[in-house]
Amino acid sequence: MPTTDTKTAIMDAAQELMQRGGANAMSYQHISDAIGIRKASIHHHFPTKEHLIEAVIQRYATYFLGIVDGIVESKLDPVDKLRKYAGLFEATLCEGKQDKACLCGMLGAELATLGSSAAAGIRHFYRDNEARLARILEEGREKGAFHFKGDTKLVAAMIFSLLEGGALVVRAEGGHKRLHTMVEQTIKLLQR
Amino acid sequence: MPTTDTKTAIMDAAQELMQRGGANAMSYQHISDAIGIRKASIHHHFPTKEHLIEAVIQRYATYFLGIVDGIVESKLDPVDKLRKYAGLFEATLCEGKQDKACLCGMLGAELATLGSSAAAGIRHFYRDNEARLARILEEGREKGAFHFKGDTKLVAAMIFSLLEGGALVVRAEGGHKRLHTMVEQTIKLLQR
DNA sequence: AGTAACCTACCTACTAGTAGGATGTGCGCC
DNA sequence: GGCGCACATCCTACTAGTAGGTAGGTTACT
Repeated sequence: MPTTDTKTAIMDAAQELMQRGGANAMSYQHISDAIGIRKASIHHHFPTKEHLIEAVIQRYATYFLGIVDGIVESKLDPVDKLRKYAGLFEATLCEGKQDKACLCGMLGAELATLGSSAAAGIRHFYRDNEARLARILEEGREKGAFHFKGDTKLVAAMIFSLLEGGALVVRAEGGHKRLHTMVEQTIKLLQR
Repeated sequence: MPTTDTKTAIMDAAQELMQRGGANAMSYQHISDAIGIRKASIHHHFPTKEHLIEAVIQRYATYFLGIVDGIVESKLDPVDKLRKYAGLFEATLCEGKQDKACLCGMLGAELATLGSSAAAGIRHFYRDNEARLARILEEGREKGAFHFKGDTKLVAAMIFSLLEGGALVVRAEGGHKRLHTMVEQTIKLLQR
């Protein structure tokens, strides 16, 4: 299936570029150079840049949330579920040539310059992730693994922001190891 | 002093554009349109875009950290210091036509596409903010306002990432009010 | 006279996107 | 089986618009 392969290659290159420098730093020419296909051919698969961005967000969200659901529904200890969830963000930073952040964190910064349906996709991604995190925290509280005051959903939103922000911030200094220590510190706050 | 005024107006417009859509969404033409000056005249004050970005980062960092130092050295209760510090991020979201995030949070996403000295300025900003936060937390711990396990510096890094990430994430949904509730929730975790 | 500020007019490079042609590849039809 | 049609893929070659940046002139203040 050479059709799908090219389309996938385009999306892979686009995603890589966006995770490293944002949507505005990704151009059809860059993709063209990266995978050895003519610029016009990319337009054949994705008529406009907005279509391409939308498709990449969609694919990313589906893939990411699929893994997250696997973690949520696993038999792991809630604390380890949280560790594994945070590990997804840490792993992204190590991937490939390094310094890739979460796609939707990157695009969150450029939200105002994005099309409305791309923005909607990102909003959805945020909501879905916070909901999953809330489930992990809820379960952890019930089982006595977490002890904290306040609303589970708020703590979920807090941790999500911390991970998205952390993935961006630690690229300046410390990298994935630093993000990891921040996650462990956060878990300490939730346990006592 | 008409000289300084124009220079300031350019920096103001540039900062506004960057806080809303990032450095790549800011162009000399946009600034030109915004403040009614010719594109070439901007080059008279800031020869290259990199110079402009650097200058804006520098000014922002100095201004922001000045306020932060005022908070750190004030006679406020440590918990209120933290509230006031977080309030700076919340206030940015409300400013002007709304949905402006912290400049250095925005540029953190585009770090890879920035010049080396702009990147150094951002790194510095992160470090300085975390250091100030750590002082607030340390003081709070000594005075018995905060009770948490683990390293103060790590918690500082955690809160900073939370605020930078939160400022980006809540623009998609909830806005400054949502960030505020997240901050209050975080304080709860530190007090128990 | 010198200089800072600002202008018009221009340059090159790159952006997203289009037109239209070449090459295939599968499918019904005789 | 061979023929031709339709469609997908990918190409070369182009467009208009915008990016950052420059050359060189005008104005005005010191």
